[in-house]
Amino acid sequence: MADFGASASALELNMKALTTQVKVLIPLPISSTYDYGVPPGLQILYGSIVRVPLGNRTVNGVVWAPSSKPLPKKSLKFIIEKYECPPLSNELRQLVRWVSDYTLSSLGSVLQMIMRGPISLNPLPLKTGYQVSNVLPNPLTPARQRVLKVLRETPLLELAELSRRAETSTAVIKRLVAAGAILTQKIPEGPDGTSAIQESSQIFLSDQQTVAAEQIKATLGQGFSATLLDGVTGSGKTEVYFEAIAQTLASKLQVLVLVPEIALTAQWLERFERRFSFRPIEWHSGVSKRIKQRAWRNVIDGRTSIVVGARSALFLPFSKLGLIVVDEEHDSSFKQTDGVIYNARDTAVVRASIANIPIVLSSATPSLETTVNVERHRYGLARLPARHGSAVLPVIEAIDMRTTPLKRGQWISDDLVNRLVKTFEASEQGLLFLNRRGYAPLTLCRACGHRLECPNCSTWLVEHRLESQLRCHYCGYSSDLPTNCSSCCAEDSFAACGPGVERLAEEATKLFGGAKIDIMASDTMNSPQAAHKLVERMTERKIDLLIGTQIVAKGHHFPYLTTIGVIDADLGLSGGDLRAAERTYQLLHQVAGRAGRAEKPGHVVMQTYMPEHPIMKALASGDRDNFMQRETESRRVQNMPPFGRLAALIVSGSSEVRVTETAQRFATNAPREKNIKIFGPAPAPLALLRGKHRHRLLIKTPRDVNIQAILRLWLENVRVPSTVKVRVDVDPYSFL
DNA sequence: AGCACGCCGACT
DNA sequence: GTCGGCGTGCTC
Repeated sequence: MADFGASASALELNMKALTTQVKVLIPLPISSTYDYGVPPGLQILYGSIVRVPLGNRTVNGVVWAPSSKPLPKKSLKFIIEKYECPPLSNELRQLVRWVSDYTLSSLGSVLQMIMRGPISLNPLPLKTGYQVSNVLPNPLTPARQRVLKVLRETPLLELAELSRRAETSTAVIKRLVAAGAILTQKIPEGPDGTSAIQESSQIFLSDQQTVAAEQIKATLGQGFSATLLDGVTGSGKTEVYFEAIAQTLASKLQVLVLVPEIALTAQWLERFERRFSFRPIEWHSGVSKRIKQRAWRNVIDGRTSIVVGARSALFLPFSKLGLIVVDEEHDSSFKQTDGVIYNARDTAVVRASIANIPIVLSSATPSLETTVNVERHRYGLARLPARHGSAVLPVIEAIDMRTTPLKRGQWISDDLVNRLVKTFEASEQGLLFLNRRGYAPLTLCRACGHRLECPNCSTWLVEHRLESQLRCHYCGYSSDLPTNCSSCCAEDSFAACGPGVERLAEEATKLFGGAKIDIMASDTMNSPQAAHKLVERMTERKIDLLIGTQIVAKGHHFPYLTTIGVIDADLGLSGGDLRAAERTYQLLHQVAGRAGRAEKPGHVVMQTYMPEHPIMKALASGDRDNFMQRETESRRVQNMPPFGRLAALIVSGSSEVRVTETAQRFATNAPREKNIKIFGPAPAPLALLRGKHRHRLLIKTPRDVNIQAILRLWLENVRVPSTVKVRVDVDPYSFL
């Protein structure tokens, strides 16, 4: 069962304080707690969730600490009620404190990540379960027979599950109830399917998978440890950590699996269900309110044994967490960029450490930070060097676009065209990778050179020809295509510059007339179902050529895909991003990993203007470790993370003058120690975003310096007008 | 995050 | 005169 309280000794020590007056933390952007009186007779524990008056309204809060100094009587208000809900665990409250300290956000806004949104503070309502009676329905139709058969095997099923298993509509079931052949009964929420797991004898692991699985299983129940599961694409990392999950579930502990994309959860769930015969709880922005409410409560009550979700799942109130898995740990979408700015992968390691449990980080292209942690022996390492079964790694070839220039309006080189033609002739599939949505990234007026820009952001509007719209990819602004230039009034003078996936599809259609071509981008398939359908059509070979953005790189398995063309391998390398090289390598490696996953060998063609770049060489030779070592060295000599510390101050507001003034004030009041470097202020990479002007300052310190302490002092000493917002991004990803 | 309070411009 | 815009500050 769930852990319903703090440790006994802590409880006794503060029993007195907890019966009279307590500090309550409220999930609002407030750093301090407020004191409230405890009504006589109310049993309060640390972490108890209570309703308290605040101003002229009531809000929920969490009992945080005993009260230290009594307030004057008249300002003290009393707790209104305590919810019938287990208290937030010690571990979770420690995590809130840690995240708040590390990210310099208020305690209350971190608590918000646990408490906001659809949660269930009162016990879940009873559900209706269905059961057979001794009355037989007349007529006994096949559908009715199926329902009764299912119910005899598994009594007390819920309506949805019963209709799913009996493959009939709910109307059939309701009529059976009306006829008295089925009885209904109110039943409490039960545990998920974990107890029914039968150890299947059909789990075939390769020798190296078995070794890796045993290594990870050995860390279970041994307190905190972090292990990198490093295996090439297709080596079967999931099956390996499934073994650790199986053992954790068997010891009645909860498991959290973090995945970077919600599009990946569906595929992950299928694999899980095949292995364990039940579905874990899903937690991400696409899950409905109702389901989230139930999920949250089932997690805190300890009825849910496993959750798979996006980064926000990290803040679910697990009561007996036994293992965390971070899949694709290198993925940059674990970095939260708005609200409380945190990295879910790093924070997951902290949660594991606080909970004193193991964590597994899985990737084919581990992040530099994780690699360094392995070198420092802070993380363990389990490796899967070979692909599973007979599949071999694809051949990767860089073609020098300087020696084979493209014609105007052409983006696919002749080499690549020839290779694709051969692929289609062999009834195999091709993939063109271009990390740019829409038709063209820039539209300009031929007459006056005017560029179509977003009115709210300093970005170009992207033409989406399929919807005949111009769109901003940062704020969601969209408009129809204008016919006249707003600057010089010339008519029909707009020219599309550069390719997006739509334009590439246009070119491919001209080149490969008979081929079936489809586009896969985040905007062409916005639901997990749409993604699923596209993957299915690909698997059934109803598509010859898939043209996609980075979304194709993630996790999908296409058995007949043998040729991949990377249209612009250099695309991710421009711009001042600390991790640009690392990230480009990871992305291209993942894209390449889509080819030749079954028995057919794959071939990857990278179109590049810098074939001598270490990334291209590393990809072509398959020498990841050497490349990562070079990257590590370059970070070390520059004292960049993880060898130094970095934080960004983002000053934003609608008034440009006030923003620049404030940013300047931060520069004048910057800490002046010799080992601390300040860069900026400078306009942020998107100087105007959603109508807000943004300036950035960057602070860099050695690794042994407490950067948070310095930031706190700095922030205290600069007056910020209320119209200007200052946000701190510790460990920022972009460097400009 | 809300909500009130207070200070300015615009209108029945 | 008062209605309402938003900038400012507080909530135990």
